[in-house]
Parts: sequence; C-alpha cells; structure tokens
Amino acid sequence: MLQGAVTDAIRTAFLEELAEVGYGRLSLEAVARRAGSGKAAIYRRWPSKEAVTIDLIAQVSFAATDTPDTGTLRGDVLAFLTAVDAALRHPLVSRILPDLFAAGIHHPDIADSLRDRVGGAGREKAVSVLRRAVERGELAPDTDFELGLDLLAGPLYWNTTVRQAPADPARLQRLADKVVAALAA
Amino acid sequence: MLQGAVTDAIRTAFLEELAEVGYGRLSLEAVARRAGSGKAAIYRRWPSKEAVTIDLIAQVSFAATDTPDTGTLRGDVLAFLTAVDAALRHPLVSRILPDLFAAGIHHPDIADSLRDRVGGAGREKAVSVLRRAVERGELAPDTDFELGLDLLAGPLYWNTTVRQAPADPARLQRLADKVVAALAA
DNA sequence: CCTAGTCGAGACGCAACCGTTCCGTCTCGG
DNA sequence: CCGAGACGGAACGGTTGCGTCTCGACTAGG
Repeated sequence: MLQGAVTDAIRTAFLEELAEVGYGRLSLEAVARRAGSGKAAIYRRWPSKEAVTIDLIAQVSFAATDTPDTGTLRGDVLAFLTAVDAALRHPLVSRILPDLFAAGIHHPDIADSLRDRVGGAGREKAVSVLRRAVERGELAPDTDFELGLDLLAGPLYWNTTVRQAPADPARLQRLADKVVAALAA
Repeated sequence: MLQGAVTDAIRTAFLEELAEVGYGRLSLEAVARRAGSGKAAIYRRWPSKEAVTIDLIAQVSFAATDTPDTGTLRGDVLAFLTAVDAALRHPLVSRILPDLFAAGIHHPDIADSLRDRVGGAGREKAVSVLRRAVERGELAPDTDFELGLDLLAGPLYWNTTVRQAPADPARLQRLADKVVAALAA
C-alpha cells in the first residue's frame, strides 16, 4: 500500500517545508521530521527532491477550476482574473510559486513541469475565453492569442505574486476594463 | 583601502555564483573560491550573505537608464518596453532576478531592497512616461497610474522572465499598441 | 627601513544533510 | 497463524558550509 496516509503526510510536509525555507534550502531530512516518518519512506517513493517537486506540481495543477461562460468577454475576463488572483493568493501557492519558477532556472525538469502543468492549465482557460469572444464577434478572428495571454496573466502575476499587493476586487474590475480594451486593439 | 580590486572580485563572484546555484544554495565558501580570495576578506566587508545581497541590489540598480521623451505616448511606451525587455534579458539578470524575488519571501530585508531599488527605479521611469502623456493630453488627468504600471511591467515580466520567451521586437511593437489602448481605456 | 594593515590560504570545531543500511515493531493478506 | 513488507527510528561514513582564527607574505605610508 504505497499510496496512503504516509504518502500524503510526506507530500504535505514537503509543501509546508517548501513554503518555509524555499526549494534551495529544503532538506528531505526536515521533510521526514515534519511528516513524522523516516527518510527511507521518502526514498522508497521518489528518487530525489526534484522528483518529489515535479510530482507535487502535477498534483496541485489538478485543482485548477473551469472558467464559466458569462456571455460577454468582459465578464469572462473578470471571472478569469478573479479566479487566477484568488489562486495566486492562496497562502501556500503565493509562497511557493516564485520559488518554483526560480528553481526552474537551475533545474530544467522543474521548468518543464511548470510550463506543462501550471502554465498549461491557465493557458487553456485563457484560450477558451478568447476563443469564445471571437465566436461572439467581440474580438477579431485574427486576434493575437499569445499577446492576449500575456495581458491576462502578466499584470496579475506582477501585482499579486511579485509585488505582493493586497487583494482589491475593485482593482480587478478596472483591470478587466483595461485588458478588454487591450485585447480589442 | 577596503574599496578596491578585492571588493570587486568578491562582488562579481557573488553575482556569478548567484546565477549558477541560486540564492538558497549559494555559499560564501564558493564565492571566496571563485573570487580567489579568503573567506575572511568577505567577512571583513559584510556581516552576512544577506547583507552582500542587499548591497549588490543597490549597486546594480544604479545601472538603470533614463527613458527619453519621444514626443508621443506610443513612442514612450515602446521605448520603455524595449529598455526593460533588454534589461530583463541580460544573462545575469534573467537568471538572478526570479531567485531574488523568491528569496525576498523568506528574507524581508531583501524584499524591501528589491522594492526600493528595482521596483522603485522602474517605477519612476514608468511614472514619467505616464505623466508626460497626461501633460500632452494623450491620457486623462485621472488616469490610474497604479494600474498603468502593472500593465507596463506585468506582461513583460511574465513573458520574458517567467516564461523565458525569446526576444521578439515585433511583438514589443504589438504589445505597445495594446498597452496604449489599455492605458487610454 | 619599519610597522600597521590587508592579503590568500587554510585549519579549526561544529552542525546540517546526504543517501544507505539496519534495527525491532506492527499490520496485513493468504 | 505465519511470513512478507512497510513502518519509525537511528546510525552509518562522507560532504559541505558555517564563522573564527592564525599563519607568513606583500605593500603601504611615514
């Protein structure tokens, strides 16, 4: 029974340790201590710290939710921004995500996993928002999706995760207006 | 003569080491080795790894250049985006910056230094771009500067530093158009 | 020419982790 | 009821980094 309580305890401990000390200084010794397990229990499941990390990224991305069709681009954009903003503000995510992106610079496997799982999940949601808008006629058929994705994700990631600004729903409203204008340009 | 060749060698070695292994795994032992100095030479100048980091952030931010007045908002925005994009693509900066932001989560002093020196420098440039546009009448006097800064910095940081996308001048042109539209909205 | 201060080098004791191995215990499925 | 196997725990030898300290060499200014 390799998939059980011990596995979950290790995963949780790993995440908490990641949030506290960061990827670079995380030790499996401390994870085992926190999980109340032996180190062998970890090595029995994963070959390395990097492997645990990649596994966790895959797990977490499962939690990605869908963005509803609100009927208008503006509504869809606001819903997307609100959902992503909330996700970025999750206590563990907000502490871990910048660390993982930084770790990705030194560990290509982590970068790949992040691109596929985190980037990919958000990307699909954003694409469907843009695609629906094109179908409604709110956006031109030749709309630059790549640029649109940057406009949807960038300001949010910068303000929320990098600058660590406090939550502000009204600001999201205004940001949605700006983003819609940019998309239409 | 505490300010001399040795000091510079240590600073350079610290930066290179930072780029290679990241903040968390950086050791002053390795820095001394790379600098061709003794560890004591480092401790004679700074009390800790954190202090060296903060000192370096302050130094580097001096390199920030001015953004010229091109006469139009669109021109100013493009100049700003181009300058920041180039800065973010600097081989050392691109590897170090995400690491420093991640380190800031666990070390408030580093976060403060980043906010003041890196954020502050870019911020002043961006504000002057927006202020000039208001004076020209290209933007409304009640333009939301805070949001404008996110729109100027966010998409770039996301695409260039986080996603590590390759350079693309044409894309910057199109991004400038989008950003101008967003600012005016 | 002397002396004060920095220099590179590296040893010091200490602590943390590494990944592995071995305990004795406990819990299952057969 | 027994054997297989995972369990927590602890120890293994080895590596790395810490911050301090002591060398003898080099280089100033006086």
